[in-house]
Amino acid sequence: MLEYRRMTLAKPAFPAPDHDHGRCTADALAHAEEVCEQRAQKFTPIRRQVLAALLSSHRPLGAYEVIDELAKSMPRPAPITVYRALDFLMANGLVHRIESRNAYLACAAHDHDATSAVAFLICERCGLVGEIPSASFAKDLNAAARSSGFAPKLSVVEITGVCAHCQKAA
Amino acid sequence: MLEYRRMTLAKPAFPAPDHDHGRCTADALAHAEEVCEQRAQKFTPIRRQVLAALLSSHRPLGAYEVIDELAKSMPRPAPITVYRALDFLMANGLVHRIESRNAYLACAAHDHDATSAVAFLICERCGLVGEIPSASFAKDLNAAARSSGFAPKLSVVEITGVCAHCQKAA
DNA sequence: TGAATATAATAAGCAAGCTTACGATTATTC
DNA sequence: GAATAATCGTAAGCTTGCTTATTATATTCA
Ligand SMILES: [Zn+2]
Ligand SMILES: [Zn+2]
Ligand SMILES: [Zn+2]
Ligand SMILES: [Zn+2]
Repeated sequence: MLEYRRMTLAKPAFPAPDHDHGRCTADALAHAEEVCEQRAQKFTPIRRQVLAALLSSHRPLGAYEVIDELAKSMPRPAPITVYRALDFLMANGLVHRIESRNAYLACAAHDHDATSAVAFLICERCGLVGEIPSASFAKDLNAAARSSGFAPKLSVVEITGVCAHCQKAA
Repeated sequence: MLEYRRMTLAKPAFPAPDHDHGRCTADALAHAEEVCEQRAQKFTPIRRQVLAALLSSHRPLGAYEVIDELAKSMPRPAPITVYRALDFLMANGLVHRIESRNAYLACAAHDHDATSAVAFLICERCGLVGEIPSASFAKDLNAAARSSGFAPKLSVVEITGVCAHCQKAA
C-alpha cells in the first residue's frame, strides 16, 4: 500500500492542471543537483538555467525556444551554449528529447533509470506532455521486436492525443 | 496454413538481405497504382518517381536525399515538388514518416490499413527499417495511456537496435 | 468549347536545428 | 604553482526541413 502510494505519487502520468508546480520545479532542480553530485558531474549555472527554462512548463521546447526563454533573464545565449547544456542534461537523464517535435522536455519522473525507455503522452490541445513508465508495455514491444531477430536498444514511444483535462474542457 | 504463409510473406518484419528486392519494388508500385485507382487518386509521374526513390532502399530518406535521388534521372526537382508528392503518398498510406529521423520510408507492408499505428525497427548498423504490425502491442500501449485518462490518437513507435543480419555479421 | 479544378514547375526565401573553430575561463591534478 | 582537463563564450556558418507566391499545364466536366 505504501509502495503503491509512493509509486503513484512519484509517477504522475500526466501533469494535473492544479498541481503545485513551484514545488514540482524545486523538486526537479533538487533532484538534478543530487544526481550530479552522485555522479561527480558539475551542475553549472548555465546547465541549471537551461533545465529551469524547460521546467517552466511541462511542454517540450525547441532549442531556440530555450534560447528565447533564457534571453529573458540573461544576455541571449548562443545556440552552441544551449546545445551543450542540453546534451549534458540528456546524458544524465534529466531531460528527454521528444523526437516527433525536435524538442526537449525536462524529465518529470525522477525515478526511472536514465537508460530505460519512457513513453510520452503529448496532448494536442494544451501541449503538455506526461511520461508513463515503460514497464507496462516495453515487454510486449521488445518481444514483438525480438520475434524477428531484432535486438532492440532504444525505444521512442510518443503518443499524441487529448489529455483528461482537455477532454473535460471540450 | 495458407493464411499463415500469406501473412508472413506480406508482413516481413525486417527486410531480409537476400530478398528479391526487384520484386519487392515492383509489388509496391503495383500496389500504389491499385490504391490510387480505388480511391480515384492520380498516381502521377512525379509521385511515382518519389515513391520509387524511397523504394530504392529500405532506408528512410530525408526530403533532400529524395531530391538527390531523383536528380540522378531527371532535372533536379525543387523541394516543394518533393514535399507535395510526399504529402500525397503519406495521405494514402504509401509512405511513412520516421519522426526520429525526419525522414520518409516507403511502406513495405501493404496490408495494414492506412490509419492504424505501425512500429518501426531501425537498425543502427545497416540503416534498414522494418515494420511490425501494431496489433501486438498497441492494445497495451493504449491501455497504459488511457489509465491516466488520456485519449490516444496517433502513436509514434520507433525502436532502434541491431537487426538479425547485422548481429550475425558482427 | 470553355470554365473550373487539380496538379506541377519556377523562383525565392525563411526558420530551425545543429556544427566548426578558436580563444578565454575556470576547475583539477600532479 | 604549473600542467591538464573541463567548461564556457564568441563568431560564423552550414544543412535540412519546409513555406509562400506565382505562373503554367493538364484534367474534368458542364
Ligand atoms: Zn509541474
Ligand atoms: Zn491537454
Ligand atoms: Zn525490398
Ligand atoms: Zn542491420
